[in-house]
Amino acid sequence: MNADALRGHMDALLLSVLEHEPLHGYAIIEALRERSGGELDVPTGTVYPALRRLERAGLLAGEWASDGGRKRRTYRLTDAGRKALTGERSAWRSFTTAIGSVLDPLR
Amino acid sequence: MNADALRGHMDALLLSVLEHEPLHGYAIIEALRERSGGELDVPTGTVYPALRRLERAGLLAGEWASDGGRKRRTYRLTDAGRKALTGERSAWRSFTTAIGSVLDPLR
DNA sequence: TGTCTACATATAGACAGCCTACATATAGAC
DNA sequence: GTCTATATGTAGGCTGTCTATATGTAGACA
Repeated sequence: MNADALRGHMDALLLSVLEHEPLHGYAIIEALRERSGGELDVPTGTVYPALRRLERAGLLAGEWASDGGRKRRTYRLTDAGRKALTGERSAWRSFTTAIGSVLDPLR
Repeated sequence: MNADALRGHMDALLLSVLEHEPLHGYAIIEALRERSGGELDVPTGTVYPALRRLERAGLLAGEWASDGGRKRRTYRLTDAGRKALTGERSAWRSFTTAIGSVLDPLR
């Protein structure tokens, strides 16, 4: 998976994976890997800053929790985040349609 | 169309639009707009540098031509470019499958 | 004649976000 | 006591897209 290809789609991925359950960063990375059949292996240096960015933007709400001695920051979708996810999904469809129409004009 | 979303897919678009006929930069922009139903409107400041980059990489071959007093630089796919296009198409499929599996897990 | 639009190419510099590499720490297995 | 998995985070680099600007021809139109 080329790194540049992910640009601008990270937000959609993060929002989507948090749609049905709150998760912490590490678990998000695993969820992305599992859901994509191992295709998406996003480095921590990408995910943690992105989560903070989405939190600052009001799309996610983060909260510290403890599992034994381990500290986790668990994120859940806000209402704005849920709305944004809808937009991201529709943008994804437009995007794939547009690029696809150029790459595979016969279909 | 968000600008960042295009990142890493520009090469595929340019190679693809040149697959069946050589074109010059301006015509490429129009072809992208037409093929995508107006969705893709790529600025000149993106296309011209990208074409040079692909030329330097050996995927395109450019040649100056004249139509009356107008000068055009017409690009055609090289053999390496044709090979790269195949790779870009397959990468595009992996990419959409991976992202799609996260965004629309039900399908 | 002058102006406007479409055609055509190009570059400089800004910007954003993803990456690598590194730092830190706990838990549990062995 | 060492190793691996779990867990978060930052600094700095990279690179490709964008905006803005520059330059010039051709043709329409007044």
